[in-house]
Amino acid sequence: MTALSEPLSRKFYLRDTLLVAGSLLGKFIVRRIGNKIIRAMIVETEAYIGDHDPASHSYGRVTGRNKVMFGIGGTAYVYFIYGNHYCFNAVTGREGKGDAVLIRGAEIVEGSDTAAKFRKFPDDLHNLANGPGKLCEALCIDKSFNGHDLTERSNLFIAGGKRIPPAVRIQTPRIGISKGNELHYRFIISRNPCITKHAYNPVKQK
DNA sequence: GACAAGATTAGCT
DNA sequence: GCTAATCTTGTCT
Repeated sequence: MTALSEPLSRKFYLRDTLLVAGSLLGKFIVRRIGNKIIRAMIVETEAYIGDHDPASHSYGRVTGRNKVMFGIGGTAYVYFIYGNHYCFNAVTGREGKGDAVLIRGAEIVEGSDTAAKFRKFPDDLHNLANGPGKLCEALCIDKSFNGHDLTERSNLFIAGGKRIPPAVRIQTPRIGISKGNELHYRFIISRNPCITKHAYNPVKQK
């Protein structure tokens, strides 16, 4: 295994949440299923800050669902939404903060045939994981990974990847939320074909 | 126990 | 652009 396949350290996740959200662009999600490996480069993330962000699940108080978000940085937070989809987050910051980064989209760089098999609908390479629900489907991530440690080499972790120059990192308002729209906590790699729709023209978004 | 809302997606108009 | 599908969670009674 090369250095690229080493999991990111705990220290990486303990930094400021917005910094982590931006730094995760270009990193690789490594998913091992049996003897198959899927690697996906993260191209789109969103930050959720517990203490002042009304859109965050951890806004307010600790409940059964959001308690994982209050764990230590480097933990996976997976939840089920709309009766159909899972969303995959990486918890950031220290224990008790309630911060996390939602992984919204990724580009499959290895094992795309395996990933395609997990998708309910056939799709081309660039549409396999361009959205939080689709990403979890393609990487076969479900609730069993809620609370999973992402800093250890296992069936699921995030590894170091390309360094993305600040010039192609764009910060925009988040998508699909009804509260906290004014916070520009969404990070994308400019002009990447695997980001969700409307992403090419962030200026036009409300 | 009942009810409404939700960090989505695909398909149809 | 609009809506159904579908179910977990939190809140209220």
